Amino acid sequence: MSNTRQRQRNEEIKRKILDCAREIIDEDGVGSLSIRKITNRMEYSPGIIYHYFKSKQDILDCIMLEGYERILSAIAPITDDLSPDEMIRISFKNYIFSALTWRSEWKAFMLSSADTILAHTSILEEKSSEKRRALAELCHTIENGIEIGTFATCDVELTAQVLWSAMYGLLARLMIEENITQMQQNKLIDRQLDILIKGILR
Amino acid sequence: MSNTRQRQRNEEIKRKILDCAREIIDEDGVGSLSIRKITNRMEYSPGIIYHYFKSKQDILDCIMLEGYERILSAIAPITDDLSPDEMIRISFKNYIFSALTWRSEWKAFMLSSADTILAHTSILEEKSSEKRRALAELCHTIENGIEIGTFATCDVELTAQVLWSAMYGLLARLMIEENITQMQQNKLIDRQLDILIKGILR
DNA sequence: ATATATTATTAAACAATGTTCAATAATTAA
DNA sequence: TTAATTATTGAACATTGTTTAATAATATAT
Repeated sequence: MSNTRQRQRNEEIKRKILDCAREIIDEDGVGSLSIRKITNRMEYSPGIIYHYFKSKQDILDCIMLEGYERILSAIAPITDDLSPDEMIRISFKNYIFSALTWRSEWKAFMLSSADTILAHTSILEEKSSEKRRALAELCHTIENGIEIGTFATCDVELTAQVLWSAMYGLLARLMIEENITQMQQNKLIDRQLDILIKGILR
Repeated sequence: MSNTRQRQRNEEIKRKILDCAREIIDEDGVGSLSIRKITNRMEYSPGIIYHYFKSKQDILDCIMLEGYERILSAIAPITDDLSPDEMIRISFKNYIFSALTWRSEWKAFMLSSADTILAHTSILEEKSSEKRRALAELCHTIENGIEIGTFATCDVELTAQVLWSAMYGLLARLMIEENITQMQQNKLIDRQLDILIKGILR
């Protein structure tokens, strides 16, 4: 497999498989994704999948990771001249709204097997580079807030992880409850951020 | 089906099915639960399941609900002469430690289909009576805290839901990360409770 | 106590699933 | 052009959830 054109075509088909799989998940949910549905849509035969992916789970893993990276990359606020508390508020809002936009990816992500979730969502063993970046930025913001006297001194890493877990809980809820009004959503998000930020003030 | 002995035997077999299913989940994980594994263990034939349950999902639903009710029923603190903030702290700790004790049920609960999670875990549409009770008690505690001036005035229902979501996020994380030390666990729990409680103080 | 109606259980079959493998077509390297 | 890789297929396998018609067991009524 040294040819470059061959390699490129290989990547194209991998992409095609992932895209078809994502389409199916979008339309009928994660639970109804099957190898044959993917290959029918591509007009290939079922066995071909295993030339490009190790297993169905492997496909799900890729979709999840891609989706998660996309969500995390949307965290950074547009303006950067913000106070630490505003920074945290806006970053998490970006995170949540971005995640809600890619709801189907996120659901696949949540509802897959425990091992996969562990590999990707774990806050300690960060496989996702975007997540490492996002968490590092959160730590940095907290440190800033401590320095200028807005936040109380604390174990920064621990605090960042706590904030992350708490927002994860809210997000999981918003994700699952599909028919919740925009207003209710905003009330929950704002109240949760109010409490968390007040909780780390000096 | 008017005979009482018949009815009782019916219940026994339903129990047996649920218990076998739970054993299998305990041993090999939710993903490897199958109708045939259940019936082999009971020395019955596969079809029999459908005399007692509507579907495999129906069995999972029952297991989840039972497990969840058990967890929630462990929330109430033993002593009741506590300040509101201590009350909240201890209740949530009970919740978390109880959930960690029944880890397998909780995982089944978390990793099942979205619809089932919605039905059971949703904070708005509470199917679980234990959950309604638990949430009502949390609201009551918050109201108490407001009355005696410990907590700031707020939308009590909204605040209760926010606290619940935040702790859910932490729990999900502790659930998934199996090899985390007891000390790390406690640090996370305590810090999260510190932040949340400080966040609702007056 | 016997006959009838209800309920419990089975065995076999179905369609769908993930996965494997030997055979074949297509493409690249020599 | 030949030899070697790589891509693709088609058929098969073992499992899965579920259904159904037939049969065994039990309860009800006469």
